[in-house]
Amino acid sequence: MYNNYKDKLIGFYNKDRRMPTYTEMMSLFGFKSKNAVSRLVDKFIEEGIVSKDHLGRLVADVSFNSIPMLGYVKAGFPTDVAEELSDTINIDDYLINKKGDSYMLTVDGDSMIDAHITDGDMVLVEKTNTAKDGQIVIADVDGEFTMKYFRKKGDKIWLEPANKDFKPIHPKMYLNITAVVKAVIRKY
Amino acid sequence: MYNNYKDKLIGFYNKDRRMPTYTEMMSLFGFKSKNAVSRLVDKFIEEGIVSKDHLGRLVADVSFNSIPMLGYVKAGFPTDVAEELSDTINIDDYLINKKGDSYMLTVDGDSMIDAHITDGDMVLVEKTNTAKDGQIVIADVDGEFTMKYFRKKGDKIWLEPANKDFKPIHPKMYLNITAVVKAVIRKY
DNA sequence: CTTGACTGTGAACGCTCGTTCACATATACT
DNA sequence: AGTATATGTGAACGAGCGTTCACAGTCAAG
Repeated sequence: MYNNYKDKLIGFYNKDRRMPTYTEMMSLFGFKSKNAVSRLVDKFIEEGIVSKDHLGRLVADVSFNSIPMLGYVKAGFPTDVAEELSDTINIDDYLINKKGDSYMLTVDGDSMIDAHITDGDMVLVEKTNTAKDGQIVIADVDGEFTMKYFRKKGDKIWLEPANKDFKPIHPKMYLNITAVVKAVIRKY
Repeated sequence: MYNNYKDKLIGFYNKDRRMPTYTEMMSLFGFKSKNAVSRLVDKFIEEGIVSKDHLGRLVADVSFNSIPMLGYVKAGFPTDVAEELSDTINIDDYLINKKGDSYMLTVDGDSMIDAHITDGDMVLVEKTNTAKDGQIVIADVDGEFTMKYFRKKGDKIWLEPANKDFKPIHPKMYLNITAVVKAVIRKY
């Protein structure tokens, strides 16, 4: 019914990264009165598409930043996506826990190929000095940075590649963990 | 110098997903006058941290939604990240081209394992009816949905798994492309 | 046709916005 | 000490905000 208006609203939001004012919505929707906008906004609020904060300003619903989650590949695409939506997610929110400590790195080399991280992939890492046995980490071993599995048995720590052509790395001097890998992102 | 203020500003933005008003910034920064805020905002604008739109409203710089890109793993972490930043990216913008036609699917099975897409990975797909030879697609073959390499030689089209345990799929009745895989996302 | 529910117009209102004064205080330089 | 610069306070201002009137046109139900 009002999907046309909603699309225009989302379009504005994606372009300007903020909600429009009522005056802006007048021209956006083609109204000549702010009251028409006001009534439309009330409908949006009822439907949960938008809400208002304590200042009366419009706040975009999470769906403005999200993309639909459709379940498993085998299930395929529902004929009417809108009716089948199991969920929507915001990729940023989904991946990033600690905003200030998150960084992206490009993977160089195939030493983690058996973990299905290939040359050129992007990894999202979170800065930290500690890791658990089995986590994939970025570490500084004797002055060289590398990405490997972190291994810890008792008080012995070392790094292990996920590629049988490479050998485990036992630190000669030191092994400092710089970050742990939280996600892998590959773009085609 | 003003990084403390900047952090608070970014904190507010991440929480409320909008820029604060000058009055809100007064309590946010601990000022008792809007003029102090006004002068601070002018500095922010000079530094390019924020800008103003045609209504005088504050607009967040792209960096508010972005996370730092640090180059290659081997380069490791610069001691002072702020000075070494080659770039920042917004994961959403980086991955998503057509907002309305993008969906997330969870991968089921290991038929694309040799393309380093494993069971449980998430794939970001874009709806389309056409694909080029070699692209990874979601397709409906004779009534069953699957994710495979799309192959096309001349006017012959079929699907190929990236797993030697599986055989190519030649359609008996039809092969309809539903979407192409644009990115793979794996979260640890 | 009459009635009532919608939907849009146009104008008015109070409120908060961002801006801009004059003035006070602190810090640094001569 | 004296002066300039930076930084904060407090008050005032016009402008645009979101809200809310009264009123006109449209459409479906009775």
